[in-house]
Formats: sequence, C-alpha cells, structure tokens
Amino acid sequence: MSKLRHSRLDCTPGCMVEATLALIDGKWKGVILSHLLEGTLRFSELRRRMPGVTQRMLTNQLRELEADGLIDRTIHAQVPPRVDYSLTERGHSLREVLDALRLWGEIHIGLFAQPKAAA
Amino acid sequence: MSKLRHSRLDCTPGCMVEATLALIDGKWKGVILSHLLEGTLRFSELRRRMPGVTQRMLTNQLRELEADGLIDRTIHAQVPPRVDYSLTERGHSLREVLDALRLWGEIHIGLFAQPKAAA
DNA sequence: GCCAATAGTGCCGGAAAGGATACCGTCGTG
DNA sequence: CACGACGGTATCCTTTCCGGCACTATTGGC
Repeated sequence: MSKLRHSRLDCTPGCMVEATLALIDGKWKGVILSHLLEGTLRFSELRRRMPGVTQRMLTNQLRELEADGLIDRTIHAQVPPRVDYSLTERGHSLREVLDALRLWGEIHIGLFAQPKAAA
Repeated sequence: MSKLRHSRLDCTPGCMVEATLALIDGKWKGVILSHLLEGTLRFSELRRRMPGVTQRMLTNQLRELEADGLIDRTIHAQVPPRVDYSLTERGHSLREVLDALRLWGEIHIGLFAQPKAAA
C-alpha cells in the first residue's frame, strides 16, 4: 500500500475516499490504469502511449501499482526482454471508479464546462 | 482550476480521470467535500471535524475548492466573523464520484482487504 | 486597557514528488 | 566489434506540498 495519506483512518467521512485516492493518485496512475483497462500491454507499449512520461516515472508508477495489487507484472525470459502488464482482479474492479471520474470530468470539465474560475 | 497535472489533455484515456482527480486531490479535499456533503459548515466547524489539519492548510484547500467552483464561501459581516462553506451544484455533483471512491475503499481496503502488499 | 473568539495571512523549513540524464546487461545483426 | 532493442537502475536536481508557529483585524465584555 502506497501509504495512506493521513495514516489514521479516523476521519469518519472521506477516510475511505482518501484511501482509495491514495492508490490511484500519482500523476500517471490514472492514465496507466485506463490504458490497461483496454488490455494487457508491455512496457514499451505503455511508453509509446504516454509520450510525456519518463521511463523512470513509468517504472516507478508501475511498481507502486503492482505493490498495491492492482496490476500484474509478467516477465518473459526472452532475448529482447519482454514484460507484460495487466490488471489484477482488484485492478479491474477499479473500472467503475475510473469511469465515474472520467464521466464527471467529461461533463464538468471537458469542453462543456463553463470556465467560471478562469485562472 | 488548480491546474491539470499534465497541462495537455491528449492522453486519450485517463485524461479526464486525471482532470477530475486534480480537483479532489490534495490531502484534505476529499475529506472536506465529504463533510460538506452533509451540509453547510462554518470554518470553525470544519476545523473541529478535522483535528489533524492546520488552519493554514484548511484555508488553503478551501480556497482551491472555491477556485474550482466546487464550494461556495459566504461571509457574514458579523462581530465575530462567520464564514459558511457549502457545496455548489458542481460540488454536489461529485457525490457519485466520492461515493464510488468510498465504496471501493470499503470493499477493497477497509477491514475486508487482504493486506497482500503490506508495506 | 486587556482578553477572548473567529477567520485568516505570512514566513520558514523539511519531506516528498517528479523530471532529466546517463548507464547496465543480454542477445542478434551487420 | 560496435550497435540497436528492451526494460530497467542510479544519480542528481528542482519543484511542489505540507506542517508549525506567529501575527493580524474586529468588536464585545470585564
């Protein structure tokens, strides 16, 4: 587990919200998970799909997701190394959560959103 | 808007996920929103409900939420100042998202979760 | 005149997150 | 023999986040 952001789980409401957020928070995890929802991908494929991420960051985020039990990492002992990443069952169960986030964003931010608080 | 974490919205899937996350991410926002879902609260009430948050942080997070159009800040010109915080319509629309997060956490983390990746 | 309550603001410093860059090991190819 | 593909590591540095603490303004009460 990455680490709950307030170690203590006593903030009655919002606590579990934060706990879940802690798992998918991290600048690229949402994107990675979204890609993996479409199927298994190997490292280089992920990289190609996310040009803005450095190798270090990608590795890093993948390791955290793995540690949190959200994705599986399968190493194929081949000549040019090949590593496949796929969602675990637990990872798949995040689909609804990610969908909720995406849907909200599409409605309230993307294109349709009124830029009321234009910075 | 706080600032989209990857300025560019071209990460096809996951993009809106990240955009939404950017709004509710911030160590205390999830908690604050969860509290406000239960009704309007004044500054000091929020403080009492979240003992671990410093005044500075609370103010800060509230300001960001306000800038993102998720909460309303109502100042009552009274002798001991009184400021009420409540969710905007937009803020209320996050309820489903927060519920999804909380629900997932309750099922997959809280108490029932198998601590497979114990740190 | 002094204290208290409410809602902040300002500064300072440490910790963590994120980014850039370079290097590693293996094997097939030219 | 050097080179490239693949999947990383290691190192360093910058930026951001966050916590602690002190200080402010207003007005009523003692």
